[in-house]
Amino acid sequence: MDGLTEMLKGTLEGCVLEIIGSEETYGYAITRRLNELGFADVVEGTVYTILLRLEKNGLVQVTKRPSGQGPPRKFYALNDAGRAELATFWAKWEYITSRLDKLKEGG
Amino acid sequence: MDGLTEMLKGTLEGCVLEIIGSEETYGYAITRRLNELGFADVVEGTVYTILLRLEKNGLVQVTKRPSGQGPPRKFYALNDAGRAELATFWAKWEYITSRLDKLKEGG
DNA sequence: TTCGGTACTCAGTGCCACACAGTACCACTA
DNA sequence: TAGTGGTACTGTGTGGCACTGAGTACCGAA
Repeated sequence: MDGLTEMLKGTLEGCVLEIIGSEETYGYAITRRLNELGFADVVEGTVYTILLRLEKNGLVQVTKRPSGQGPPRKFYALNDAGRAELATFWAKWEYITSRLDKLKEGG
Repeated sequence: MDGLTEMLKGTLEGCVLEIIGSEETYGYAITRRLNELGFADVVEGTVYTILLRLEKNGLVQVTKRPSGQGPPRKFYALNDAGRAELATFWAKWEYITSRLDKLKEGG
């Protein structure tokens, strides 16, 4: 699926939050996970900018660990602010989807 | 609901396409319709920039008609390209929502 | 020793919603 | 007849976000 970029604005960050929330993980693995999920065109660069933003905004706790197969990995876990942000994200998502459903059905 | 801006990127244009597709209408009325639907914070300026973009991209047919209660209205109707774009929008929307559902349920 | 996979960084681009100020037409009213 | 408020469109500028692309670096296997 092409041309999703604009529609992913704000959403992709939520996806990353959700992935981190379900398991402490790192950028490269998050990218693979997103690709697996069907966000096939998402590349490392995109995910890393999101991760740096999350870190800057104080939503995650970061731990650096050696990798064994490459440079050290930066593992990300949600802190309280991150969990709150994730909840807000899903609330917004539900809000928007409900409006869109209504619109689609001629409401 | 606050802070929806980023998540509306790309989506709001689709909403406008859908509204125009269901009935030939004009900017001011589209804004009211969006407000009614729950997009409470969407203002005229936002809708007009979308309409100008749709026009520029050749997705709509525009007809100017006197109003009786203010300046003349610019009525918008979808042309073939617009209908195709609308179909594409809903396809993308469905694609993204299905991925998000999958993610949410731990898929 | 070169290649490919793993792993992160950073500067820059383009698009979109949105803010904000302006123009203009009309009806009502004091 | 000046003022107010609702209707209706235009245009410039801003900020945020996904994305690009080039760079750095580590490792194992061919």
